[in-house]
Amino acid sequence: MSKWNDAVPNRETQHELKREALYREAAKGFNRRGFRGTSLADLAEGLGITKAALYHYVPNKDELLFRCVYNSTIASLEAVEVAKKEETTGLNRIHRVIRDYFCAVLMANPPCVTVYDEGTLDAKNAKIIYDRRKQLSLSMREFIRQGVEDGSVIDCDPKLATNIILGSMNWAPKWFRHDGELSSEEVANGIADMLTRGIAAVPST
Amino acid sequence: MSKWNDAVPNRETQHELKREALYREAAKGFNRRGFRGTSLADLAEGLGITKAALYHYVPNKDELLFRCVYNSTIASLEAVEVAKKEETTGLNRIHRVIRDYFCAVLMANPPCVTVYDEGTLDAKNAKIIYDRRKQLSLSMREFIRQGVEDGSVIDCDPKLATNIILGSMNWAPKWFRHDGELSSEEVANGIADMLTRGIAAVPST
DNA sequence: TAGACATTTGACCGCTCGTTCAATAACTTA
DNA sequence: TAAGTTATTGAACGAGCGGTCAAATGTCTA
Repeated sequence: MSKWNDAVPNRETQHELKREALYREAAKGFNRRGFRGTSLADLAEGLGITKAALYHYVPNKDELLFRCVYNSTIASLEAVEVAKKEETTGLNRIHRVIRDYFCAVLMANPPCVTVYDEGTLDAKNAKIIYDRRKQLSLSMREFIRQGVEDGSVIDCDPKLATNIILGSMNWAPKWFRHDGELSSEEVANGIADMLTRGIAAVPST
Repeated sequence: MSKWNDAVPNRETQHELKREALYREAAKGFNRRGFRGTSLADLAEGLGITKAALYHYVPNKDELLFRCVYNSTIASLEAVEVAKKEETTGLNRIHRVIRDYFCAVLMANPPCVTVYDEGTLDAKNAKIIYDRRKQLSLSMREFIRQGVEDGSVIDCDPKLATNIILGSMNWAPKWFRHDGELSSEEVANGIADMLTRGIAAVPST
């Protein structure tokens, strides 16, 4: 059965590895040039195969975008759950969410896409993403409200503050480069520090 | 010559009014659904005319995007010039730029587009926009450095801070609605307050 | 080696979109 | 009213894209 001491992955595993490579390539393209600006021929060329071969690993182009966007919502909602479990101030919870979500998106494992144009996902999938993003937004607002109550957050409009924070986060994949001066952890911490400081009742120096 | 006491604009003016309406419609579409997600047929339908008629007011689709993006760089660089002339702290200058730029973009007069995918502008126009955005970015970093020196800004990475601020600003047209609870001035002030607070040496309460 | 199965390919289809153009309509002026 | 100019239209084009399919190639097992 097992040859080469399992040094070479079996067929099934190879199939999975190829699919993952495809999703990585897709996320890279979608983040950089947008969904409509990235053709399947582009992806195929980047992977050194032909367009038609892609369809053995994914049903259609829409699914590529949906999964990548969905992955980002998984990261964000997991960050929210972790923050909820912590016994700490509302401000620290916000900080936690920003940092964890960011790390996940920038590490791109699994591949994440945060920016996509309205109308690129079909109604059913758009609804799923919308609901999950709404959930994130509402949780963040709730953390801010908690922070205002426990005195860690300055009195502010939770909705506006959340929009500012999420905007800054969603935009990051546009300028972040893995070969840049700062690592993804440094950037994630820097952003979390600055954004929470913007709503903190007391400056954390 | 002049009939109706000039109550009705002449042909030339009408032509200009129509062109402006076209640019407004284009900016609205590009901001909401993206450049590639907005067809000329969409714009024509929104204006109640046919696709072919558009070409009497604009040479091609690319020009529509370019002008809208260029308009946003005009607003931002004008804000920078105003801030430079003020005798004040680096922090206040940052605040000023954020607020003024924001107001201009949200008021959409002239129509502005801040978000567009890589590869949608041809090389020549992309270079023009890139250079002007770089200029904005460098000016903001300089203001931050000034702020650190004059003690109004906390010690931070100017490049990272600028990216966070610009990200948050570029994203705003995606969630801002003119029929929402807050006016564009309120939003602009709120964002400027929160973002500058994030790098302020002393909280402004 | 033969057969079964997975993978990849090139050619092709249908559709959308930006753009062009000749023809028509609307308006202005003489 | 006639002529000239501007505005608008419907039809058509060529290119690019997502997706399909039968055929060819490669890979594993009996």
